[in-house]
Amino acid sequence: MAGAKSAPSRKAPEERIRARNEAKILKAAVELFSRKGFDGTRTAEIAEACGLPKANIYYYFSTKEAIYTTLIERLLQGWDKALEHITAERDPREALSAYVAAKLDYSRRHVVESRFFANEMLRGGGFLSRAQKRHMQEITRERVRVVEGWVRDGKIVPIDPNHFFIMLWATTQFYADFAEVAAVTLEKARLSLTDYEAAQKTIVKVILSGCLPAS
Amino acid sequence: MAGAKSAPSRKAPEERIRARNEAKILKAAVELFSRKGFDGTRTAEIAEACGLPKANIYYYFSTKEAIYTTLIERLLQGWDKALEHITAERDPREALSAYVAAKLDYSRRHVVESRFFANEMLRGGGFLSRAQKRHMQEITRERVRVVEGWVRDGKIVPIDPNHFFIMLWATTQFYADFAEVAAVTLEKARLSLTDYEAAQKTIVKVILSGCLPAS
DNA sequence: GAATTTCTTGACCAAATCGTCAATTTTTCT
DNA sequence: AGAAAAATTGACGATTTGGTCAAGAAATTC
Repeated sequence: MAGAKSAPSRKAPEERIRARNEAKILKAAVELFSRKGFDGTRTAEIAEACGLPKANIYYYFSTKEAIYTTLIERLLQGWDKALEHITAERDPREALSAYVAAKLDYSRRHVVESRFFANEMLRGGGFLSRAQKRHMQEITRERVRVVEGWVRDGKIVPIDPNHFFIMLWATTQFYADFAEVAAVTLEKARLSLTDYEAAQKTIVKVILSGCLPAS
Repeated sequence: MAGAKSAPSRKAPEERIRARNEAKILKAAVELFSRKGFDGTRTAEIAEACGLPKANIYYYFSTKEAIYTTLIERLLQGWDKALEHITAERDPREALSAYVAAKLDYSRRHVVESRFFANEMLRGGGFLSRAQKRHMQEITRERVRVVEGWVRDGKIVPIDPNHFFIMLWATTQFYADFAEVAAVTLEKARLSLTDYEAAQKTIVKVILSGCLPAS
């Protein structure tokens, strides 16, 4: 009973409890923040939602704002994952299809995180640091260059790459941020996987015919 | 001095002060709600913003929620104005261009109202009455039928009209709701009229080539 | 197994928040 | 002008909120 499994279980002994509880807190917090925003969320609610006494939360995070900014920091990393599909080598048709698919998939499976960011953006991104804003800017600029390259090579129709990206971003993001509106539009109680697939098909079709040169 | 102008100036004497103050309050409130949401907005802030003592606000509105729902009621009327451009008689090319133009124009000139709604939607539309939801649904359904007609007549490519509308809505709405993100993307301090014009051009181009049959 | 560090938690506090009220002023009506 | 109605407002109160603290319980180290 002893010995055999002692090695893996003692992997990070000095930080195990801390890591587990911080994760609990952040998970409960992102859900509440995403629905009710920073001001609308009470620390007591977070406590109740993660099953820890409120005072314990303040042992791990000094303020409510600290929880919020920690979330921004962590989620910013996954924010631009889908953009990785947009590369210069790839054919626009493939790259754009893959991007839309990945973004919609993320929207479907990470509704909470998507909404958390939408909430922050609606408020003007006041909690974002200058460095974080610059980071977002650079990521975008990089991919804008890819699209510019496609235009130069005649692979897609001449188009403003910035507004083109906004179109893609806005459309795919919508399904996470405003799922209820989408559901009302589609006259359903909630969105199903089928709806996401139909969305993907429609978006890809319009976007591709919209930017590929006439064959 | 008397007589000549007495008729028009006494048009609604019993409601003049009330109307003026209610308007003041609602104007200040929509601005605050749009930025900070329902919970994030304090009634004292509204009071300060409209230059009325807080107690006076409670003379006109019984609760904070009453202010909020009054705003929803009033703004819902202008919500779907742009959709009027989508009619069966009109050519899709014209109708869609006009819609995008009108929607972007509204986004630019009514940032506050757009954001107010976005905020409400992000929260799942909990303050919307069932009747209001149904209203939105019916408005949409009407226009979806128009698009279905276009498809049937071969005027546009076969496409899911619901997701097509979501694409249009999401894209144009984005410029109001997430103006800061758009500004960061475009590497500007704030959006100018020129940016909106470029957006319109790009969106119309992609959407039209995306749904019109190959000529 | 004792010492030390980390973690837990109920009780508490000052500030803020929504909403009330009663006294007063202004406007309207006759 | 005088009465009645509508509007204004400072002061106040109950409750909620973010955050603190100190004392004790677990876990870790030596």
